Amino acid sequence: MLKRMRKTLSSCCSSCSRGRGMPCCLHSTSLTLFVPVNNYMSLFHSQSSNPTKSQSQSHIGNLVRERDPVRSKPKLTTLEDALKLFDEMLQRRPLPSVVRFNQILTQVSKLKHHSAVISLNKKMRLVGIASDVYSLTIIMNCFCHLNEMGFSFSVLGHFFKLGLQPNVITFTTLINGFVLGNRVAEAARIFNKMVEGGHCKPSDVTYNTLIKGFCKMGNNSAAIRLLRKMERGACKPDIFTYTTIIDSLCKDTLVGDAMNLFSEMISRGIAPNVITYTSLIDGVCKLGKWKEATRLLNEMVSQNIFPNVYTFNVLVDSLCKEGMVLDAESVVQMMIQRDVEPNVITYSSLMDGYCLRGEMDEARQVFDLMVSKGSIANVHSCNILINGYCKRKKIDEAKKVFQEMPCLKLLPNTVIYNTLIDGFCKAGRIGEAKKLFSEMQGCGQLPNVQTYTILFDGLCSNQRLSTAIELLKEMEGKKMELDIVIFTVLIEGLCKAGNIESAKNLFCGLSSKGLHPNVRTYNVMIQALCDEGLLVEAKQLLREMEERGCSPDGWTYNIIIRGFINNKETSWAMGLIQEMVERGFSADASTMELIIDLLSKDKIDPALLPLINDSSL
DNA sequence: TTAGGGTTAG
Repeated sequence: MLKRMRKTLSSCCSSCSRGRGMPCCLHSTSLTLFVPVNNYMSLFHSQSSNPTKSQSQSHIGNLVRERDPVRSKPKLTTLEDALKLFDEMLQRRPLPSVVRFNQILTQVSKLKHHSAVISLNKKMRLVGIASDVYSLTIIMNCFCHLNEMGFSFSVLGHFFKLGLQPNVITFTTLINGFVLGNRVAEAARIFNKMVEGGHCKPSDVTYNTLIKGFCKMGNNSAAIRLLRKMERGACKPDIFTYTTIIDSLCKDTLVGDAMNLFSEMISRGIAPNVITYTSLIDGVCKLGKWKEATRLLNEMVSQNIFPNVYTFNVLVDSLCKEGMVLDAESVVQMMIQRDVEPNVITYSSLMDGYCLRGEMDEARQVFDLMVSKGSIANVHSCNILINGYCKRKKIDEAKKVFQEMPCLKLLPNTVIYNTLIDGFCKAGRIGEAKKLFSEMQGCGQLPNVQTYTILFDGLCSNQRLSTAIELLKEMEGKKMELDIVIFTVLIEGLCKAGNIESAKNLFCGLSSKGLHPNVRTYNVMIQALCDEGLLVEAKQLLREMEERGCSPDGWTYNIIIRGFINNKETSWAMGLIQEMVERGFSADASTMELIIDLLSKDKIDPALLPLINDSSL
């Protein structure tokens, strides 16, 4: 659910960093001028400064050739064109109608220049063009997209002030605004008021908007309840309604439920499209059900619904994540044969697949192929390759990709620097990591909390604890929020430096800082306790983490089992092996080595071995 | 002759 929300979180305008609902300087200016202009003034203005037609047309210049853009419906592709036309319209006398201006606002809004729409509307009102229901709805929609719901509501006030009646589109716009800001409860409240009020009933768009909101929050049951309500009422569910819910169910791995809804949709006479199939294929692929994916592919093609670049990318990505890169390559061949052009996502998935397998030459070849296909490489695709090299300790190769980025007209961002700094730290080349840390700031790429954590970890792991503490002070000086991740790194650093008492004190003091240890924090502490031979305390901590709602993971069990075996507590270790397997985790290579060693010395019950093998297969 | 939603991939 969080992943979905993160993907869709919309930021406020880039010119300010204030929180949601807090008006920023830019928008408050827009709002103060958001008042109707005196009608007499506008009449006077338009009469007194009315230029002749020929004067007015000379301003339009090249725009006027065959059709007058002021009089015909504009088709604008850039903000610049829109602003130009808007200014031309303001010169016209008599002034064009509000309808013409609304058309421009719509186009600019579609180009996602929402702040610009608000400024244009302000100008309109300054020359005396009164807003109508359409313009107010456009403005409201723009405030919604800027995540300025306070201002969006204030537009509602203007409706009443101007004697205008908000309609179903106005309320749907508001509902969508709350959905965009992940405030679905408030969206649902408006919806319910519409239903209860009776005079402004929700439309199919209203239903679909709220359903999308519920799905975004992972509330599939609420989405389905609304679908059922649609079936009973006048607004019947359509392809969007079903596909939105099917996609959401698939994302939650509820593929069975998604398939049932899919059948239901077809039985109601609604034909699926490529998007419905892509969502389903994504769902089955993520569960590794390749046969089912193939069946769905064949089914869609038999109905003349052809897979597109999204569909193929779903297949390529899933295969790569499962390590089946050669199969993924075959899919890419298939898409090329079908005239579907692989894009940066296709190549990135392939590179990621090769990187996971440590096949770096192949990953590099894919990168070069992508670059040779034109300039489709982006910063993210570079990061995949850089990260792949770093993880395999091929830091010089990683640096080479980094140096190639300017030739590809790509500017390395904070993520790229973080990856490289981590690579240098892990390779023990702290000096170069620190150099990059300064370099990025010189290039205007500000280090974030992750950057500091990476460097801090590097310093701790390379026995530079005092420099690390200085870095921590720098973070505090910059008022950066010190989270559990950085404290875990510090605890680990103290443990590795043999200062376990300080580590324990820091661990115990976490709650006073309002922080909760995560599974990694516990693992670090358990590892340290085992290393010190403090096995009773280690086992106590294992139980304690569970009581505090933090479930141990595979790492926790492997750490503690190794600790017990190394400290010759074989029978305790055996009990924990059983517990680990029962919970669906398995022994990793180094734990397995210890177990096999014990077996060879006849110190472990051989009955446990198949148990471990089965789970690790 | 103008306004809202519209679903899929790293």
